[in-house]
Amino acid sequence: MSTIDRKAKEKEALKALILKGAKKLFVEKGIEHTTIRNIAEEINYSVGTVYVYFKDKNDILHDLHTIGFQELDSYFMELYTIEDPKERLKKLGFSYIKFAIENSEMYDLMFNLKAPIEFLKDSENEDWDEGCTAFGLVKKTIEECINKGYFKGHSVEPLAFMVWSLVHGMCCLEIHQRIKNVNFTNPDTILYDGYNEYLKMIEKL
Amino acid sequence: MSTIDRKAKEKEALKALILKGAKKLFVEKGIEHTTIRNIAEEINYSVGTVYVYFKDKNDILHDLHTIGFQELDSYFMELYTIEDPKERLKKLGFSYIKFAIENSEMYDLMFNLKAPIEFLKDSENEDWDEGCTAFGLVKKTIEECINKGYFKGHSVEPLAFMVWSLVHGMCCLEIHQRIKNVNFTNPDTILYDGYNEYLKMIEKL
DNA sequence: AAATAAAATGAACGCTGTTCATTTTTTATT
DNA sequence: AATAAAAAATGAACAGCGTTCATTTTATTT
Repeated sequence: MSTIDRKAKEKEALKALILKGAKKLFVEKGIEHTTIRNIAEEINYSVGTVYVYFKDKNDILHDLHTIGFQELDSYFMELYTIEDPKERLKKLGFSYIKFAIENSEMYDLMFNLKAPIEFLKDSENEDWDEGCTAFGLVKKTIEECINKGYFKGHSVEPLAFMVWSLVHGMCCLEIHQRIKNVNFTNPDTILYDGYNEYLKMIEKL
Repeated sequence: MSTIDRKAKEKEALKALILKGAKKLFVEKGIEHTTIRNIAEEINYSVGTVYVYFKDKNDILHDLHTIGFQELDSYFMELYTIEDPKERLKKLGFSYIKFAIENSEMYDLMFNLKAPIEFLKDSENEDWDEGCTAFGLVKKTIEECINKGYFKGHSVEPLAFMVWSLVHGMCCLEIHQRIKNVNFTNPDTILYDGYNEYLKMIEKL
């Protein structure tokens, strides 16, 4: 059965190659300017081959969105060593924003674009597992905070949702270029300033 | 010169007709599924005519985004009668969210899509006037709050940015269907719950 | 009624995502 | 090693996209 095993591995390898090429082009010239033909050309395969390994463009985008969450996880790695949950929550916001700024195209795909969600609708498992896991981290951290006596009068989920929305909103305004086109006094530091407001807010809750 | 005047008015009327048709289709089937051909057909004109009145699709999208801000303004109307700035800030968040939920396609165009911003880059005036005005309202309200003694230790712009991001983030997660696909205990009320957290937060600042 | 100006048109261009009959390559069998 | 069967890769073709522009139609002026 070694042939079958090897075949399976080769299929996986080519699938990964397509995704790698797709991601390279996405980062280089944006998702909306990347075509299936571009991807095929990038890895020296024909258009048809791409469709042998992926159902459609949403399929590629969904797989890439999953890879994005793995990369986001790597940004979160350093958080796991932080004992104090409140401190961890603060740093979580920082890592989240850092990821969004350094990987804006991937971030948009993960949290804004319709493609990954539309792919879910067509598949068997309609749950957004990646989002659940990531949001679970926020919820767990806030839960620990509440258990430690912080955030009196707040519930876990609504507060977690608010915190998530807060950093997500800042990232969106930035990557969609709504900041630099509004007359901020300090447009270059507004993200940093906003994050500091986030820190102050956490202290006051 | 009455002919020239009439001609000018007719040009404006047809331009408005195109925008009206475009908006109808946008709301009906989404921006990404609306084509120039669709719009032309909707108002019984040819494709070429649309290009006589608009430079390109971004031009249409930019004009429509401006209309969106006018509609947002109508949601804000009731706020102007509220004396207390803190109360006004609370209601501002509510009206903002209400607009986003009831006009999700327009909201996306106004605050997320690249088209209106890209159109600005190609035009003479690169400023995002609509965004400046809307954000100015948030800044003014928060400034009044600070002048009244609220929000001690906070600066106007960073706080305004944080508040904007907070409500914007909630709206984005909702309209991009990132909420109902995450296992919230109460997905139907989470927006409402999140808004309540926003109210609590304002009280604590 | 003829000449001029303005407005509207739709075929055509180079793209896009997607399909599928055909060809090429690989594997299994004799 | 030659042949048959299976698997993988291909790229031409399709319908639809935004956009252009020479041509036709309509409106205005002379």
